[in-house]
Amino acid sequence: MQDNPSIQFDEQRLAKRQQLLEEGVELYPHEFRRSHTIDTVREEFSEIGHDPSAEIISTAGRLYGVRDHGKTFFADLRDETGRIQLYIRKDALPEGKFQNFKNCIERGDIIGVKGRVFKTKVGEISIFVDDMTLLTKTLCSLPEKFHGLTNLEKRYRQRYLDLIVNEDSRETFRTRSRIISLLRNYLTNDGFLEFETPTLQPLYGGANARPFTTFHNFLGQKLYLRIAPELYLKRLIVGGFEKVFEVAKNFRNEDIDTSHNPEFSMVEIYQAYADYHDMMRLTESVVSTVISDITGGNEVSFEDNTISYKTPWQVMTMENAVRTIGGVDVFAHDVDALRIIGEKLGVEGVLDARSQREMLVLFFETLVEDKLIQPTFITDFPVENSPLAKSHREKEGFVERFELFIAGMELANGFSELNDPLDQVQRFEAQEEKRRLGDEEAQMHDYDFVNALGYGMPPTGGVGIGIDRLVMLVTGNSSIKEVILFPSMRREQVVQENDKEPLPLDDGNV
RNA sequence: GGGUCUGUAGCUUAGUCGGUAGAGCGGCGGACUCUUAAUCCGCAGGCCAGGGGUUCGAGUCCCUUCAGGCCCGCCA
Repeated sequence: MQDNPSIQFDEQRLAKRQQLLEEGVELYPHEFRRSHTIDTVREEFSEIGHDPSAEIISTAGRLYGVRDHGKTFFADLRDETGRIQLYIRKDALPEGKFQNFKNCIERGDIIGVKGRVFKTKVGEISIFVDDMTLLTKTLCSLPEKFHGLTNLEKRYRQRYLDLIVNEDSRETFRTRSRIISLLRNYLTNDGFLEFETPTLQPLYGGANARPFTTFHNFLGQKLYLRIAPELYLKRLIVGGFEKVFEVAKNFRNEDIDTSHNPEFSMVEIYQAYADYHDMMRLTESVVSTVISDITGGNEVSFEDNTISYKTPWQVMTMENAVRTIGGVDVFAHDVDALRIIGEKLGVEGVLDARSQREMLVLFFETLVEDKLIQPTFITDFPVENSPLAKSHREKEGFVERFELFIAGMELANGFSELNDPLDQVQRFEAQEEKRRLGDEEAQMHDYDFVNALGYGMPPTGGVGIGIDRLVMLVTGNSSIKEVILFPSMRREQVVQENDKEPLPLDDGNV
């Protein structure tokens, strides 16, 4: 066991484990009944004085600080609900238990205690321990008590350890869990039904992205991990469900950085008889409700900015945003002139762009996106970039689409859903053409989906909201790795003790 | 993919011009019955991320591999 360099067990802890075993102590008992969690001890005994309570309580948790005073100890015990101090006296414990504790129980171990509650001289609510039980012997030693664990790589790879020692991190993930519950509650209270659609898909679609591929042995067929649930959720609208959503994990085979993880979470929402204006209102309402429920207000600081989520949020067409924020009136110039302007302003890709509408998107991405700090809906996108969105009812060459930007990040993307099957066929064909020209992110032609539209999908509005980014905004974390429990990391190579050569990495069977 | 910075004990880290790797916490031993980063005395713990080179001598300089952070590009 100790020859394996991947195992981080501490020799001294192993020795204590052995000593406990020899003394007949059960290292990993099966259960412990608590009369109180730590927060309920604090609530119930908030008025207790220096004399210990008559009531004997039992509670359990992990030991943190242990302060040795010879014949007494003070120790910090923590469970999910909080921290409380233990007061442990040699003369109060059953015969032998104190020595046992002193020799073999340490920081990081999980114990159960029985005792009476009192307040110490300096006024801290504590448990006067009458008996204690080892519940789990810990073999790995904890990071130090003061600086804790700060190494980012270790925090991400060993998240359990991060959660044990960093309260901030626990709080972030508690908030993440609450946000997802709030999203669900909001939508289900509003009459939406939650569904699960395939993660393994024979065709991928619903977004422009490179997929992960896998293989199903029985079907003898290549499958893709979904890049979006969109096309399946719209099939549900065709089938007659009118308000649907899915909290979906999506997979995109792309680079990793502070705002992208290869697997990420979105909530996608579709509503029959609604359009993109309705979905903007829904998005605004859902997100601002989450903000106020979590923070109790409507302002949250993020990086160097204070973001105000006070509704209504600003709405601008992309054309207008490029004109007023980027300073370029795209439709006042021809493509040649736009190339010159774009070059001068450092807009990437202008030499390849062939239309004003393509230029618009390029100018928007370079000149506007990262300036959209306060919540802003950008509307009316060129048709070429939006193969699943319905043509604009007034503007030729545009679709009824919006994206929500906050702190320069795209948080949501929605549109009036394209439901004209022939138009959809043409859009897919245009995507196919892009694929033939080498665009790996262009969408696949999904014939079953167009057949579904052939049976008739009512006018529908849809939106996807990025959950990870929402959590970043709410918790003030500027890295997506801080809000994903187990972010994607490159595998560490295991070095064999005897030859120091890295072991060959198994590629798996796919 | 490009640039840049980082990797020293379980954790947090110091290490100057290249000259025996130092501390705090944690651990172990000892003292201590109201402490809370408890305190006091003593001890152990390091192939300085891996490999190669320069040098009498490398944690330090050079090359390279691995992993990570940050910035840019692409995607949400």
